Amino acid sequence: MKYSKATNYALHTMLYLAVTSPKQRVGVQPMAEKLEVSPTYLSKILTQLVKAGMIESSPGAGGGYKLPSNWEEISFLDIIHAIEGPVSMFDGCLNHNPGCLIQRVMDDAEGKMEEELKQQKISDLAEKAPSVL
Amino acid sequence: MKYSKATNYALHTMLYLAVTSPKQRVGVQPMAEKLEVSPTYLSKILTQLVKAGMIESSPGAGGGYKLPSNWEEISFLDIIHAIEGPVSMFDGCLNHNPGCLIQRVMDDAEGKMEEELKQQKISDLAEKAPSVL
DNA sequence: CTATTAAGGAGTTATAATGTCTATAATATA
DNA sequence: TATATTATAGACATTATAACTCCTTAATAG
Repeated sequence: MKYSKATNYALHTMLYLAVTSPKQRVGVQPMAEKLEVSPTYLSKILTQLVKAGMIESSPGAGGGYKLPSNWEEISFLDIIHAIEGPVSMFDGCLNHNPGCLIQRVMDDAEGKMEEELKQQKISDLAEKAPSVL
Repeated sequence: MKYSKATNYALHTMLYLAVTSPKQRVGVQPMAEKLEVSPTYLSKILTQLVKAGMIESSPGAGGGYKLPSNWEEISFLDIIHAIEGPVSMFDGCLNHNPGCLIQRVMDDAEGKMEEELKQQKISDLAEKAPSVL
């Protein structure tokens, strides 16, 4: 019951981009250095973010990653879903019981958390603490 | 980012005890059958619940498990913590930064979920649907 | 004393997360 | 056009954790 490191890296990368260069492109290396991860591994995570529309990429010399035009709307929940997938944290319906009350309680609780994560935008954080990653 | 099966079994066991026998003792076998788990594995989980004070046990013939006197106060959160431990879902403080804003957001969101899970008591569920497990 | 039941330890298996290596594709610049 | 640079992709290796089994020990009722 823990969020993966990949999610952690994804969130930090998004904040990095929001702080340092909302418009300019950045390659993997500087970010991997900052986060102390191998560039190849971070690359995998960034590709996932691209596919989910969280960032945009361009190959070749002078290429790299940048935030999309709607970046100020991107929430924590968006990023987390991009990495962890949209699945429920709890699939506990034993006995093949579709109306499982335990499942309902767990889903409700997860909903509360997601509500909060949806309201928290990366852009807010970037404003609040430009220097802190 | 998923709750373990162990947590799933623990919740169902607690509900089982709350529904079928708030006072009478029950052995592992009937519960393991109902949940379609091996008795030995369920036994491990039950031992964890005993140590956390969620249930009481007595060995020997006629022994088994039963709910404690304060069972109506036991919440989902109590049970989950008994199995998953009390640790945070997110430890994302890279760069050894103690004031990490991402960590704060994640902790806040987790707090919302825990708030909900703390309010949900097993006893409520037992009343609502005595027959459904 | 014996049957019954929980507790504990050590180990195995399965699955997922984490990370690496290599090759390929696309782009800018000289 | 040629070359350097950068992202993408697939296969693979490693590690960590969950899930589960087996065997032994301890406690209790009858």
